[in-house]
Amino acid sequence: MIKPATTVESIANCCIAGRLRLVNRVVTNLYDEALRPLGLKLSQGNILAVTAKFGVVRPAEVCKLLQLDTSTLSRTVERMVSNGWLEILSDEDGRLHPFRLTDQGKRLMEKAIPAWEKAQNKARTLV
Amino acid sequence: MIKPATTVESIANCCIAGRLRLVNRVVTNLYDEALRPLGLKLSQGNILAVTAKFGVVRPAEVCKLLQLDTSTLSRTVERMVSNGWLEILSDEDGRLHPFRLTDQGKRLMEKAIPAWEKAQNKARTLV
DNA sequence: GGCAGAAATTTGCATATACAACGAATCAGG
DNA sequence: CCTGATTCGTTGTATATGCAAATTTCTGCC
Repeated sequence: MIKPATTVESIANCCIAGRLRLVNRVVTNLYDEALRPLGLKLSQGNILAVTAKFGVVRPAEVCKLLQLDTSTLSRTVERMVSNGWLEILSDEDGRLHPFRLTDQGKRLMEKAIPAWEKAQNKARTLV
Repeated sequence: MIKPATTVESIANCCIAGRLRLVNRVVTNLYDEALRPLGLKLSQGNILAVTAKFGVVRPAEVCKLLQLDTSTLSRTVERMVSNGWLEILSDEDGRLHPFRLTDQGKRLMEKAIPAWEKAQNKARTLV
């Protein structure tokens, strides 16, 4: 059994992560473009959608779901609160900072649906 | 023909870009972990490999190949030059800033191969 | 009650990413 | 030669991402 040598070429051409990142850039840009008129980026849109789905969520829960580092989520939520889309709730357990959509956040979610559909259809033709 | 309503749930669950980004985070972290002992991150490793493959490359060429914004590449190359892995060449056409691996960059590329293989094999079990 | 350890989140820091605007160099017509 | 358009790259600004360390709050044990 001949083991194929790992060459620089094979890394340049066959790296799973490299390809994934490339496709990720292309597809993310597609959605970001569609969402731009709403002032929303895909990364925040995903958090918006997950929050809308569950109603009230805890950071750790969202991080688990989206496989996001907690520090990343922390700062994105901060921005979304600044934008008036999310609001932090208080909890018996003082360690927890659950949050949910504001009314403005809900309206944004609704407005985002057609843009998302357009991007999703474009993405289907690529992926 | 019944058109399924686009709901918040479907966005949370079926967004191609959302899934892609999630997988991208997981897989990128896998490679970054494997490359960490070398002080190399996957994003820079991809540029290293492409440069190694072609010998001498122009920024615009690499951006086209990797679907990267030129401003992103510009700053990453800057860091890699600081690290002693890349060197900028001069060109007749003064607009061009082609670059290539330094000797240190070549040695890094060789050292990265086993780490990359390990990550690639792990990724295969996931993807 | 008080203290060690665990859990949830935030902060400090560095890199990755893209858009918009800018600057530099070349090229195409005249 | 000029000059306007084009091409190439860098800079300004903002968000995304993750690791490591700090912070806050809770839990369990004595």
